Amino acid sequence: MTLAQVAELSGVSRSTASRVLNGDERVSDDARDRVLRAADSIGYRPNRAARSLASGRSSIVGLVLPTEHLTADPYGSQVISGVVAAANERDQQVMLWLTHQGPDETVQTIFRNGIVDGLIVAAPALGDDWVEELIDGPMPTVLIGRHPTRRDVNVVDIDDVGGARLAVDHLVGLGHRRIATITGNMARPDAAARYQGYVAALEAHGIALDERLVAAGTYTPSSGVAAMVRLLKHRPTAVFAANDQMAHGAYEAIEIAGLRIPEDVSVVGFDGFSSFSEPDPPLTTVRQDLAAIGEHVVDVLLQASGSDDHETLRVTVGVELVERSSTGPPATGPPP
Amino acid sequence: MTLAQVAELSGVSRSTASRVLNGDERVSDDARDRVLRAADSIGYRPNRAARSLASGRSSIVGLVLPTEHLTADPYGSQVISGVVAAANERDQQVMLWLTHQGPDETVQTIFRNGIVDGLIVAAPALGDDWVEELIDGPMPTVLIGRHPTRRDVNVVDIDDVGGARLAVDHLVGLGHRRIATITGNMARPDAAARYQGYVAALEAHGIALDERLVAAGTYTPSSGVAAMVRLLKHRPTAVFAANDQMAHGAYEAIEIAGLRIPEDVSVVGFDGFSSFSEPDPPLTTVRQDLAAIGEHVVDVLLQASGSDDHETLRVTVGVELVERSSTGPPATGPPP
DNA sequence: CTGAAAGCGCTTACAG
DNA sequence: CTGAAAGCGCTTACAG
Repeated sequence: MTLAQVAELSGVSRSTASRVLNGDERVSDDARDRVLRAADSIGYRPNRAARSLASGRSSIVGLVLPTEHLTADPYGSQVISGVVAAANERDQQVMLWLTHQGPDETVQTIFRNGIVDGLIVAAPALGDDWVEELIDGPMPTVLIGRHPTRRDVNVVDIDDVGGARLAVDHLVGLGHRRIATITGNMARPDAAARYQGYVAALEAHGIALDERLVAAGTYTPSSGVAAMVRLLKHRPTAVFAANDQMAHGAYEAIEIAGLRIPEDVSVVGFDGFSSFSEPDPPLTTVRQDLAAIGEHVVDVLLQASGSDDHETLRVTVGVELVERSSTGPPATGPPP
Repeated sequence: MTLAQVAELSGVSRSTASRVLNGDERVSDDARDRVLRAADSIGYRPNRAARSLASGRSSIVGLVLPTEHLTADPYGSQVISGVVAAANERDQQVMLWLTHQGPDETVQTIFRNGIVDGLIVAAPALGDDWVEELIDGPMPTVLIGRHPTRRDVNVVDIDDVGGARLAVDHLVGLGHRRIATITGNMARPDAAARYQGYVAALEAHGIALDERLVAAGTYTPSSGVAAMVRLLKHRPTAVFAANDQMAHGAYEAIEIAGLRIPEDVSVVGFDGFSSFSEPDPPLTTVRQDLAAIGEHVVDVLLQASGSDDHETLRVTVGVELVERSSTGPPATGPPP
């Protein structure tokens, strides 16, 4: 079942058959018709290896994901789903790598199997040297989420700062002034940016930053519990958690303290994708659209591997506030 | 950076260089040494497309997963992690497909891009016609989980029946007699098998099956809540949920009813992998080892695509009971 | 618009 | 143990 057979059956050369099958314009309608019909009749499926060898392109994109984002939080699932959907829509296949072997091994595996046209690397963090190796490797690379230090990399990220401001604006609009935050690990650029947005929003509203209302977590539910326990000592009326998982943890701490959501404490999260169980009450959160991110990241990669000018591409995807029932006015009302 | 360059640099033919790089025994130590050294010195990375075209094997395995298992429950994450880890250890790469485009489209995409040596298909359910198409397609296929009807397929599954029996045995051992169950969707073979194990275990202990203590769910947390609400009317002292997510739902229903776990109702789940938040109290459950499943499934696939006898392969992976704090003796003690 | 031809970078009988 | 040679199934300037 080769191109030669299709060509013979339709009475054209392999060149012409190849052109038809690749959507080349410079073919007569008649020839196109016959080739398509022939290919269809014998159920022709091109040999991708041969195509790849001859053309130098595989139509395969690599996706590299730190294993912990797949097994310890819901982020990886969403990234994978978004990237695979977008890639397939664009006639690209996805080869997946996780960092389970240890980062160095993984990088070697990826390089040794250099069949992909380009690489998508999700959630780079400070100290991830393997990310740098991939960036400086032989194939075009796009990151999902800003690199902590380097600016010469193709990136698709979300508006973390703006999202945090949305969250705080919402709380201030409800009358809150004592607004706490649970941050993520500051080695992650997104966590740092969300904190930065929190600080900026407070300042914009003329609310002084109170360091006792800032507690650091690590994006896990239990870190959210611990952080919230500490914060509650300083009587916030609302808390902005830098991700939904820590918000869920905060729920637990608030419940343990015998307080109610949102009557005693309002809670806002960040992320807005399913973690397989809906908290009670439903969480107000800042939603990032990982389907849109997947589309942009594939587009950027195709663009980067299609042209030879090495200009750095950057796309920032907007976020939106989803109001649900975990936020309301403070019990005491706004101060005068 | 081609094989020819490596050959020239080390003073052997391309044939010999190729043999060395592919681990062929029939090469002198001297030649091997020189080739390896040369390859290393120029950082040679073989062109996979060329290798694949010449050899007819790509060392790429396809993994096909219903999208809902990635976005709606934690199963897909675990499967992906297990398969990718096992594949990479065996020098195979993983190409991932989800059924998001609609099953038919996905099948076409997979067949059109026939570069993979074989296919791993996860969690087939009754009515998934696309699974049949893949099975009957041109490449070797292995399922994770039994096919509901066909027996002529390579399969790696777990001992669902035995696992359910472990769960019920454990409860009976604690003194329970009124043991309810929340089943999954019976169109799924694993759900049917877990129910079958429940029935068999009751019978083995001489406990009559009480249909009022059987409620159907769909593996989602909320279906677990609804099922448990119904079951509580009939005063079970323990419940076996066919997966952990429904067990978490059962927690909620039990809590709403003002009952305690395990004092009033013991709960056992099934699956034992993280759903990103630990329930309180920690759940006693039957653990399936998806890392082991990943290893077996890749091994079976390599075996199936390596030999030409079309004998059907089948592996069943054992499960284990993990005792935590959601189970204890019934408050009233065992009946006389 | 079309075809003959070269070439992509490997692997693998075959003969020695 | 080794090498010359054929061949894997495509794509793509090139010439017409």
